[in-house]
Amino acid sequence: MKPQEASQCCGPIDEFLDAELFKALGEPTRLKLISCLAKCGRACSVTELTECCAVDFSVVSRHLGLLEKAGVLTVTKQGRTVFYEVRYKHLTEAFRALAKAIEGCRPKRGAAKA
Amino acid sequence: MKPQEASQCCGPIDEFLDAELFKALGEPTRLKLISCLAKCGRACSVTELTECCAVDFSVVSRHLGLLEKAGVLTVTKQGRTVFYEVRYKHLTEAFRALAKAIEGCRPKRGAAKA
DNA sequence: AGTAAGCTTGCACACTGACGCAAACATGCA
DNA sequence: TGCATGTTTGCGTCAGTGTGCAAGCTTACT
Repeated sequence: MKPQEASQCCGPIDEFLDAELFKALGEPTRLKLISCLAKCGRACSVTELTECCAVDFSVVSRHLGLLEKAGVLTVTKQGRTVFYEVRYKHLTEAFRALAKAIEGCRPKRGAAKA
Repeated sequence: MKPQEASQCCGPIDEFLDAELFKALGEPTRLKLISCLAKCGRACSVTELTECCAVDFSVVSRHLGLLEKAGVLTVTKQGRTVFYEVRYKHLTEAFRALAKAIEGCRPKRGAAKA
């Protein structure tokens, strides 16, 4: 199959190649925030999370908002405090599905040429 | 655990949160190239891949180089033609490992509070 | 009402990166 | 050697985005 043809047919992999998700993950400060949250294993406030990276408050707030929009975190408000938490299940399933889709594209040895 | 403490300890998840990889994947044109390559299931030349996306071939060349550097593709040269192919195994394992690491951070119900 | 804590938003700035064009480079063929 | 094919690289442009500061907003407390 030619790439031009392949690009027009929608394979199972397209569903999991989410540009927004990867873009959200492709920034060091955001990765640090995710790492912190994951290692904490609980919901954390913006103020708490600001202490773990060397940028301004407002920047952390924006990053967290973006990560929530990308489906990486969930947000809950409690009084004037905003808590963010990793969407463990969602992310785990998303990466497993992606791995499976990639694996499925891999040509098997000895397979008939389509 | 506080985020500030968590940020300083190196958990199993840090190993798999590769900013370079995610950054490479976080661009629509590059995702399209990967999708094409994966669905083709074989190595493709730069010229072939240029036909599947609406940008100049010099741009495609740069994208492919970047994806190779990020560990997404492998490159082989045959005469004056350059072939790129998806690193199926490598990517599959990377995403599975990431999924497992995230899952491992998830607090279990009824677990003792550390 | 007044004040403080927690967070978001507007603004300006610097930097990155995607892009197209043209030139250069490498290889194959006549 | 001369030319065509396939790819990379240099350069200028332009949009996007990460950042800090300051102001504004919401909630809690006195």
